[in-house]
Amino acid sequence: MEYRFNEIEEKWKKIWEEKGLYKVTEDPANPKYYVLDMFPYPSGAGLHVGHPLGYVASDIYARYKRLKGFNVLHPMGYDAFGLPAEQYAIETGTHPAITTDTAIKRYREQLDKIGFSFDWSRQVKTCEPAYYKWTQWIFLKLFNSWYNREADKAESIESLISRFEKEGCAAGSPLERVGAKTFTSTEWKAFSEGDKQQVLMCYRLAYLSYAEVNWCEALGTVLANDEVKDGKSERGGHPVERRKMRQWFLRITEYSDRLLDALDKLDWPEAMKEMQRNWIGRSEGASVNFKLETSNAQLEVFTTRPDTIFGATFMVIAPEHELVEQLTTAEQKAEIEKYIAYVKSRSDVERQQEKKVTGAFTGSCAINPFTQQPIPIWIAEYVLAGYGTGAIMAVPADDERDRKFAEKFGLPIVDIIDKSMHPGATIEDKVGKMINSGFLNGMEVKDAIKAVIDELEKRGIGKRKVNYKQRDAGYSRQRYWGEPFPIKYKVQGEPDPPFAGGENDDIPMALSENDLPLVLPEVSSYKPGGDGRSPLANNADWVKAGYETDTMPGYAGSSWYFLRYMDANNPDEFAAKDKINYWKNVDIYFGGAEHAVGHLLYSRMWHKFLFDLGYVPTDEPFQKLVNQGMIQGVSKFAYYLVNTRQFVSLNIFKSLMQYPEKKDELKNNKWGINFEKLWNENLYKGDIKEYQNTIVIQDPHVLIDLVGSEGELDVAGFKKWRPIYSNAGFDLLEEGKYYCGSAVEKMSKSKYNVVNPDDVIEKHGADCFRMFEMFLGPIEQSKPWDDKGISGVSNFLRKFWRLFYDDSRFKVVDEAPTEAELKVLHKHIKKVTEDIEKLSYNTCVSSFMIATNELNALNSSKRAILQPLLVTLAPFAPFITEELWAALGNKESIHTAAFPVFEQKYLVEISHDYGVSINGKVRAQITLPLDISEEDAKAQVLALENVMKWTNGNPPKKFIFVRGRIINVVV
RNA sequence: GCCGUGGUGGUGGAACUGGUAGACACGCAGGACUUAAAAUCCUGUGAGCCUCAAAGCUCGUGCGGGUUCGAUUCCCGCCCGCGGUACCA
Repeated sequence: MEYRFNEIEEKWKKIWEEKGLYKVTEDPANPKYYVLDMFPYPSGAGLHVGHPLGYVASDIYARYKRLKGFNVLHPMGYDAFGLPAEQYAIETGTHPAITTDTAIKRYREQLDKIGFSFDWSRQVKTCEPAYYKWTQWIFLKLFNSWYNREADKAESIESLISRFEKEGCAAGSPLERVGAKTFTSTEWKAFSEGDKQQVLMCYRLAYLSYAEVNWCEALGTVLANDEVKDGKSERGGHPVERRKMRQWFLRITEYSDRLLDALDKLDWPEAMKEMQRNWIGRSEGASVNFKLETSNAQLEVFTTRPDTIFGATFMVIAPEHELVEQLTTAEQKAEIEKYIAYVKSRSDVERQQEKKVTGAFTGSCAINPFTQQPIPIWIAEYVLAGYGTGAIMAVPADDERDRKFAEKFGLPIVDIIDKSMHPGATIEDKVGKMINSGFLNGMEVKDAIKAVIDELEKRGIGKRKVNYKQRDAGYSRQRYWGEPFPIKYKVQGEPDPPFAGGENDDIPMALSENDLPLVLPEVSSYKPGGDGRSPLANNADWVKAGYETDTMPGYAGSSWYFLRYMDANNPDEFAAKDKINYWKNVDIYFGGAEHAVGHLLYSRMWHKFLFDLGYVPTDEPFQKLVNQGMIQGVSKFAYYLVNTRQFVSLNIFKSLMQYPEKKDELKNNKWGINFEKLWNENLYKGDIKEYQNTIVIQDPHVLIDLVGSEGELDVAGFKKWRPIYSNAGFDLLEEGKYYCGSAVEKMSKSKYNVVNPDDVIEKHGADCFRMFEMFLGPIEQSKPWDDKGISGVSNFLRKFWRLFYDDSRFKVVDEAPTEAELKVLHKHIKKVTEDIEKLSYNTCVSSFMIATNELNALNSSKRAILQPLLVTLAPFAPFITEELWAALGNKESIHTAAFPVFEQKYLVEISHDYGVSINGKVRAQITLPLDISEEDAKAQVLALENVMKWTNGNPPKKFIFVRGRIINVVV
């Protein structure tokens, strides 16, 4: 009987669906295991072969764990709020919900074809009110919480209020916050409700604040730091500028230390952890207060190198620093104003691209607390207002940027560290002896750092301090297609709520939990609502009711979805406590590396927050993380000469590009082309600077389907596909054929290099598709899609089928297996078990091929061999294994089988290979039993004919055992 | 620049804690079956040398050193690719 994958796949898909085979319930009798994929954003383009790579990998793991007896949670859902659907809505007027729904249906169809074992009854869609009700609910919890630094955890805001009532908030107390006022308990009680709310806003974990944000004019919205790349928006590449707006923020910085420290316990790729560490950017140092020469004010700087204070020959503050005005003297006023105007004129893009050494002198000086020398204070754009205190002490001798600055403006440079003992040492190495540094002289750098901080603290002018690069996360988006905030402001014309503030500083009131969900309303237009407001401002009723018009960012719904899967349909809680306590956290999480500092960081914070409030039993959401690589597309190009609209085949094109240099070589070319003529006719003579010696070539992408395996183009098909080229010339051919160029790029519709999994499945079957994707290479590696090798997997599946079926009959027999067959089986079980655990799926697939070939050679079709073999294949190829499992007479699905365990006795590992080398020159190997003693091994080696030959019949003088295994023989 | 990660045949990729480098697959070459093709099966396939043949030898895991009886694996110094990040004091 023939292996007909199409029929088999149809049949079993239906049966699985009917039986609800992959539905999972909490079962305390069995150990749980939670296998999660990063849920997709359902884009209109559908899936390409790259998307399922991670899903296949996780599905194999989930199926394997099930066969191993675990109760496996393996859900799937959709991250359904997002920009593309909204952009589409702006263009076409179609409601994003409709676009999203269509895309989801298509995704589901494509996913179903691949044979995943998802429990669809737990599906979540972040855009559904039943889901975002709980996103809003968590937001309210964040809003109504503060971070208690003494207990090092989040607590209800009520506990803060009662402490204010009892003790107030004294300067220097653990309750004090930078930028917030201090007060006594009596003062607190006397505050108006509005004043109190304003104070509390400095503590809430979700809070409103004016802050510089990344404003993108083109998108009409604010972007998070990680949505901005090189001064441009990640989506669309539009320019981004800084702008002050009133925004919601999450106080993620309160969690910086915990987010950082817990990384060590996580089983994540080093690169991921490193990215998070860099993002959090913890650095230890000291803050130092410098007295000013002419006033009583102080200038606070942050430095990681307080030991270099004797070399601080000038200070630099950010142009936006609050003291700039006060520090600027009358004489310098004009210059400072000119400089600030210059800085403002520089866009972020310019700042990042050309790093000029610029600055201006304020005219004021600070006093070095140790030398009492005056230090001039400058402003410069290289000091950032947002980091540290926005002011630095510049040490030109030991800081690259400070030195450049000093050199440009003729400021003194004083060496303070003698690094002569450490040639090649960099500043970061923190080595050398202090010189020219008063009481620090002669100390090693590391001792000096400690000594100087002690001294600063003693004198009360500085203290140890830790700084973070990480900022609080912007949480407002001026977009329609997102979660509405469960927040109301003061309403015009209605009586003020008890604590409404001023006109533009209305104090937000949280909705009651009972009012959730606050459903996203319809709007008359999806275009931005003006004044930087979201399209929700286009809904008059919404505005009139005083609701917040911004919506939550894309990461809101994805920061906790893994918890919702635990109890996806619960209307009363985000998930019931007993279910959370059963599933606990995600054991293994598959997803792309691009979410390293976005989703993965926010999720960790939310999870820690919910842990603090006692809603989840673990403080980390994702124990193990696996980054699957990307599958890239191979793009094809056709080249044509712009002047003549003449297409040029690849090799002719290459020759043409090197024409002037290889003039002579190309004279008598195999294509009989007159390159000189071609070159002269097509030399672009316009802008000589740019195009000198170059021919203008356009290289439009070509639909990959039109290109053969050798790169030859279907010219007729191409002309039909791109009518604008229907009259173009195709005369410059190689032996009558046009060959395309190619490049490996990200798969994308616009590059016409997308391979649709549906096509592959149609041709080779889902099992083959799954196995081939795994066979391509290690899952964490990115690689181009190349279906040349797919026949290998396809052949394997047919060979495997033939272990069970002849041309005409089912040939499995119930005879007892031979020793040889058992060895093949158990070697394979061992290999597959170990490799699945290591996620080394490509070598697993190899093991299947080897086992199949070996059994074929043994002409074996014994049930006792094939049945366990089948189970090991089940995670990889669910359809074919289900079919053959049934053919073996099993009534239940193979899903319920137990993964076989290998038996040591069948494994060939009953001996050791001993390497024998003589004086390090000759080497031989003999095989001895595992349990042999050293003496016996020596005797055996001596008996080894070769040894006696090599040593001219003299017995070796000395044997060297390495770990009881390797013998060296010294003559 | 800094951080991370990788570099192995014509190709994708294997190789346990340092122990016969190149598993498995693709491709290619030859053969069997066939009128033929497809499919299937068998053989060979890192480079070079030597031999009628069998056998044997040398070189080979980015480059240069080192440790070791023995290195793709460990150490030192470079080169290149990929990913992240960047006036972060």
